[in-house]
Amino acid sequence: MDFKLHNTDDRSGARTGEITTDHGKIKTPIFMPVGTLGSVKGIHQHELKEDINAEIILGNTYHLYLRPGLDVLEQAGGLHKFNGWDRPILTDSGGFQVFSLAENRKLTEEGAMFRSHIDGSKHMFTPENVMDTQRSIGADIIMAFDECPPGTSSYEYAEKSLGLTQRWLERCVDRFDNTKGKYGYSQTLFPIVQGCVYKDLRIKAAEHAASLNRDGYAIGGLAVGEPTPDMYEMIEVVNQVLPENKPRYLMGVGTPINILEAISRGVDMFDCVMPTRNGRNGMIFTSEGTLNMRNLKWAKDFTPLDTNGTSYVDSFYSKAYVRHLIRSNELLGAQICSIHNLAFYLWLVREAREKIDEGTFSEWKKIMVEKLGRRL
RNA sequence: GGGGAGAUACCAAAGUGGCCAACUGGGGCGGACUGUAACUCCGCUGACUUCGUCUUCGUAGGUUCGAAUCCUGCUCUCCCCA
Repeated sequence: MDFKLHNTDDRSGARTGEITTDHGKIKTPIFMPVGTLGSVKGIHQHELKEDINAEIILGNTYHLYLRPGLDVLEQAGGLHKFNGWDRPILTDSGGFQVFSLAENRKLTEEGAMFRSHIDGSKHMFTPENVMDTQRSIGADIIMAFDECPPGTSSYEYAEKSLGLTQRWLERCVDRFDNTKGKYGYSQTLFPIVQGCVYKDLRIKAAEHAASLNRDGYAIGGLAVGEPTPDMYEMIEVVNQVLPENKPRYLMGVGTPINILEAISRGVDMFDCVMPTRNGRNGMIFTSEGTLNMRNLKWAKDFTPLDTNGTSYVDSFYSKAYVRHLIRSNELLGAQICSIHNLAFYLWLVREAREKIDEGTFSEWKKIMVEKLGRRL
């Protein structure tokens, strides 16, 4: 994997760049749709390419390991072949499941023992076997196995947790560097910087990660219950330490506003379930603010879903029709809103790139943040 | 014509003397959702001058300290037999 930094904004930390992988290039800043189980929920691969313009999507190690399982993925020739997505893929390691499925796992120095949420069977995830699993899945960018502690963790716990994450990271690097990709193209490993909302822990974590000299770095453990200003501060702190010439990936974030704020603090990559999950639940994001498509006020609004939207669903379907679909629990409603939201997120980062290159990012961001916060 | 069952809030459906302004679904309205156990979850849903008051359980009376619940008349609905 290669990263070229293009332009940096004078008045903020925002920058544009380009990542090159064996499955193609990615312009940064970028938003990556989440496809946990090898599918971006409700979205065809051709829609991801043609309507949404996704350049890279995510998969999840924990979920893909449980279903369909590594034997299937290996026989398929890796996830790209299995799901027909020939552009880059990034897999999360299962570290987030350490957080989200906390009730179903036990942490030890060795790793995390998960009780499957599907059938209750036990599965030990270690830094080593998570690397192996991600080799089998075959993502272009794979993530270190970490503990994602809650945003409300005490300093004491955060420090202890970070220690574990750092030891795991070294084991991940070790294993990764001593194994090879299974399908003939190269993979790269991103460390994840933890440390909750504690500045000194974040700095320590970022320095440690940077010392491992990888192709890119992730900031994890944010948007998990801590106040938003704390999140922004941690991003700043970490990005002051991480090398400038490597991409920075803010994991799991976020709202359109979060993304602009993070871009202005030097983040290059994002992923979040929000556009798809909220879309399925009838909420859409637009450049003028958010809309709850269930609301009565759209019942007889036959204007296009989003006149400023860039995808075909925006001009083809009316608000009234989408409201009807969502309220009637029609699958098409969830699909339309998901396509719209993803297309909007990709538009947002595309626009941000343009503004950064033009040198007008800061002014544009200010106006956008105000508009994005509105509720229509 | 004979026999039987039943009428509860927008719908369905509990409740069969006080803990009932009335369980539970659905529907309606609103909200939440941030490396996806999520087409999910959470509120509200008789009225009002809302830590209280008023009017409700087909309808008109009655019994009782007290009735959606018991009794009588009426109206309507459904089922079975002819």
